[in-house]
Amino acid sequence: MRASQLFFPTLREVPAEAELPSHRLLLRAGFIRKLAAGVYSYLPLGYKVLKKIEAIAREETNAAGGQEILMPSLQPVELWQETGRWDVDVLFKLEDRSGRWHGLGMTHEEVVTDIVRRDVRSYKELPLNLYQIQTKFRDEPRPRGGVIRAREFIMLDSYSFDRDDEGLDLSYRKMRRAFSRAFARLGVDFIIVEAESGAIGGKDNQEYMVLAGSGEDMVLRCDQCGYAANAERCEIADRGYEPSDEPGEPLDVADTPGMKTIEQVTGFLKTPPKKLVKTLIYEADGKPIAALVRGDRDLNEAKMSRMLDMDKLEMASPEMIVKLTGAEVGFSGPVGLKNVRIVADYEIRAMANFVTGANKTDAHYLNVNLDRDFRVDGWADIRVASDGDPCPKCAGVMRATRGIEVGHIFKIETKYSKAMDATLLDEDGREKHFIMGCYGLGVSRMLAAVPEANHDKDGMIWPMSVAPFEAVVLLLNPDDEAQLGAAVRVYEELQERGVDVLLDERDERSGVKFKDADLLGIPVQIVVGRLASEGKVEVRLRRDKQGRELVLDEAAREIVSIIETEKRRLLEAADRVS
RNA sequence: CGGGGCGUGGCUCAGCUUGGUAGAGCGCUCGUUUCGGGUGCGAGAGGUCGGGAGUUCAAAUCUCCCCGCCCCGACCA
Repeated sequence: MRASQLFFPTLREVPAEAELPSHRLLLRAGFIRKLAAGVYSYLPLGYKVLKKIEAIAREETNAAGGQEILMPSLQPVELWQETGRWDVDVLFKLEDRSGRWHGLGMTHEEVVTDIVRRDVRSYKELPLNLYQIQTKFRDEPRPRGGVIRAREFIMLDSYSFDRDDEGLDLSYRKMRRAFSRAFARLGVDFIIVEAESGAIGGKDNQEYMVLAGSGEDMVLRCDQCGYAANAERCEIADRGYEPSDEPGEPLDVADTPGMKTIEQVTGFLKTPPKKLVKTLIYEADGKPIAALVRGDRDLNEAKMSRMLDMDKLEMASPEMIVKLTGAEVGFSGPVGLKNVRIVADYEIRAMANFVTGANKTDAHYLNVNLDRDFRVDGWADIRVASDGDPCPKCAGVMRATRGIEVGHIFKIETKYSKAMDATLLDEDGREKHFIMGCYGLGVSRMLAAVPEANHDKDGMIWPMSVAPFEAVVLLLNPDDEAQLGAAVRVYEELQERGVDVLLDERDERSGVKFKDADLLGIPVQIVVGRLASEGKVEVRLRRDKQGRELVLDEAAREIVSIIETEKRRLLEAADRVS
């Protein structure tokens, strides 16, 4: 490809809308353009990278036994009603001219289960893994980061069908390996973490995280045993929370007019948040329950509902709180609280002389102590994990890092097959529900995650496997015949050897070409300049820009060798993870 | 959905407080110059000031309503 023919509108200035490095760079390099919030066009270079990402995801899924299909985006309301997911608020819904409602596919459990229940009858046809790479729609409450969290995006979604748990285990392991290999080939550092399944359902599920400081998700990793989990899922060991030996001070009351939040109370009383106990009133299946966590911690609602073994857990209404505690929201506390079950986080056990709401508007208790002033009905791990928490699997300590979720795999078991009554006839002659797994890989999100994890001040740095071009020939002065001849020769020789190469022969200053080449992040740069008159060119990697001179006769061969080495390195990385 | 901010040429932004001729830089076009890190010089094109209503002799500027976009939070299948 010749740069003069290529549509890649690069921007010198950063569009005001972009915050994340990857978003800014994708816009500046002319890879994507926004049409509306969370809705993007992929321009030639962005689309080219996207297709390379897709191809790798497809290859690995095929190798794991997946069969590619393509399901509709437009899906009738009845299908969604079968599983109750019509009420999901991120589902895009639309009405047709005759008043029928449709959902735009966000994931395709319903459709694929419908396909399978119609045409798969026998255990002999299992296991089955069907997948697609397709545009998905989600009415995100808040799109952000360009294509990181979009409302229309491209995902590979795969679904496995087995007759028993052993089969599911095997299918799951195969797909986990396939995705691991794919991400390794995409040249990113990633970790697999335990995760929350959300409303997809099922118990076992794991996420693939690309480590990046700007990631939306907080991930905890044990520095000893390697346990890793999304903070929203991460368990915390009940360890190191011995009762305090601090002598108990007498219980006291402080006036705290209008001080409702932790921040206000700590500021007003000049007490650190660690000395506060937050009391959160919930309603679980109609019954009130009080949850206690340290003032600087967050309650983990998922852990709460799991512990209570209830699906429906809601913050109590302000009216309910007034009725129960006798005080407005913001002044609840465990002392003197009646007819409410009190559940406390393990960590509270190590606290003494702490501050709580006084169950009286505009007042807080000081020097509250366990047992003396109130009783806890149950101890549990109910807070969101954070840096420094004890590992649940070993004696280690967990460290927090940020990550971008680029894949999520689930054992959904019979959640959908039961809801949709999808059954097979097993060997014993009995009807059974399919045991399912589902596996999602964010294709368009990877377009951003790769440069998010791999860029410098000058632009993106693409791995060889998905780079928009493998090499770029910078013809610095097209009017210089020696340079023109050398550049065209290298360009053509590389093409003959199957290299995906760009020739920048634009009538531009050399500075523009260097800047654009860096911005685009093409891994190998071949600079054809003054040295051309001596029959030499300079080759360098975008990564480090360490240049080396090559004589023209050997240039193409050397460059091919560099490219092959890079490709091999990525494939070897894939072999290592699997 | 709650809080905050923004909307003026393709891009980044000034002008708005205190109403009166719509600006700069970059980009773009033409000429010229230069040719290994977004050249120098000259000329030029390009704007319903997000939309609507109102106040006023007069609105980018003041008032109201609506729309869009961004950030923080909630949420995130």
